[in-house]
Amino acid sequence: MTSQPSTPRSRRERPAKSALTHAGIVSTAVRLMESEGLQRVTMRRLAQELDTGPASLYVYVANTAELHAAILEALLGAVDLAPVGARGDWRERLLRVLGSYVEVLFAHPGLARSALVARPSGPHYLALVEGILGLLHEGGVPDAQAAWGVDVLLQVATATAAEQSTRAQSPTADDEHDALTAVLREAPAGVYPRIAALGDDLVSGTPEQRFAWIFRAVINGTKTTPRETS
Amino acid sequence: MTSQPSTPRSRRERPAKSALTHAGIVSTAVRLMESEGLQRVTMRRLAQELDTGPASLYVYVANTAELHAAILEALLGAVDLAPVGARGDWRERLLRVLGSYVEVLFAHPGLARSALVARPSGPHYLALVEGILGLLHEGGVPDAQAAWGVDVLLQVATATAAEQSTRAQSPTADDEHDALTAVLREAPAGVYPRIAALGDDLVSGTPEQRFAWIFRAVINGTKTTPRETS
DNA sequence: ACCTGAACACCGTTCAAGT
DNA sequence: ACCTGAACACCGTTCAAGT
Repeated sequence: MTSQPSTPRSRRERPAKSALTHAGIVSTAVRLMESEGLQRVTMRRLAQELDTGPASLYVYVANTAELHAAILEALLGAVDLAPVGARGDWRERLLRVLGSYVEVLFAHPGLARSALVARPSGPHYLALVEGILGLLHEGGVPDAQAAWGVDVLLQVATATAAEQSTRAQSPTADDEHDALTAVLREAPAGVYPRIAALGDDLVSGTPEQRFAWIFRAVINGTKTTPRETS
Repeated sequence: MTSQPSTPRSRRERPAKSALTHAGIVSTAVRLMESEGLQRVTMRRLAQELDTGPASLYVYVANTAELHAAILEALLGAVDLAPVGARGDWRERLLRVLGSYVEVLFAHPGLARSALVARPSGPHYLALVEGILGLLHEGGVPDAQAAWGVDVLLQVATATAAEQSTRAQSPTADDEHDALTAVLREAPAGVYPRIAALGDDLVSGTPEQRFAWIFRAVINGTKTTPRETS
């Protein structure tokens, strides 16, 4: 935030206006997201940050979705693929990798939702896929099942993070969740016997407890479900 | 589209401007979505359709997300909860219910994506939850696992539909998918040994085949994974 | 080749004012 | 109570024109 003595006449308190590049745009976008949230990372707002007009960005980025995917790819560098305390079996370590992924998404509201739509395809994403495949292999999961299972695991992790972060983000979303909870609790037993029978169990547990069970269930299903139908 | 003889001086070829109600707004929204797609169901466009200003809608609908959730709830009436040819076991019937749900979402691009964020809580949604719980109960899935499993099943079904319909909708999304496919195929074996080992298997199968396996895997995981950690 | 001004065609949401 | 005109504060994307 201090002015640069080497460029005395810069009009703004910004690093000298660097040439526009894909990398420069993405790193500015990440900074902007960190400070103002993904919802402010628009082509117009980002262009303003880079001291140019929105049209200039289209030379490097095809559209807003691609921009958001590039941000996610950059953030994925923070996923811990080999947790230090990882002395448990493969299942335990896989749980931690997925947990680390969810944490990264959860730390940036909005990112998970965009990740459900536009998946990245950079080296960090590949490393995450490779890490998961390695653990499934170590666990003796047949290749064909691991190949499809990695997708499900990432999908569930992403969707779970999206749901949680949407709720954490907006008080309206929280109200909606409370409404759903109330509706489930009050469902008449005559029309909805199973909902009534399960009662609070449908909405029980902390997010962490639900995460842990969900991941274990999907990992188990992946390991035990053959690809060919019997 | 014909003029109404009983209301000779109506200025437009619309059914007489009915009083604004929640139900009327939602049914107009559904019609609008069916004809122009969810992306056109905006507060402004919908108000125009109802011959009023956008501000008027806020008396009945809190925001755009809630409007989209109400549309989904209405559409959920089309889910087949007791497939006619359903003579298979509980697993087979559950697969069909989930398949019907995916079809409904898939028929309306954009809806699945919004469903990941704003879940409805009306009678159609409850009936779907009840139907799934009933089948899990029939299959001997312990209550505690069924209670959490229903959420995972719906989440996976929704996320799967969202991914597919995003791709079917926009050619850009399809390009991105091709890009990811190419990246996976070309991943160097030195850095990504498991990705290289699995090769085309990572992206193999039709959407239907992947759906079928994914649902079976999640159903199996739900049935076999106890809620308490060992 | 790269960059951009200006325009096109939209958005959600609020609020003071009307009936 | 219900409805609305008008405004506030934005959007994505394109394209002809400039350097």
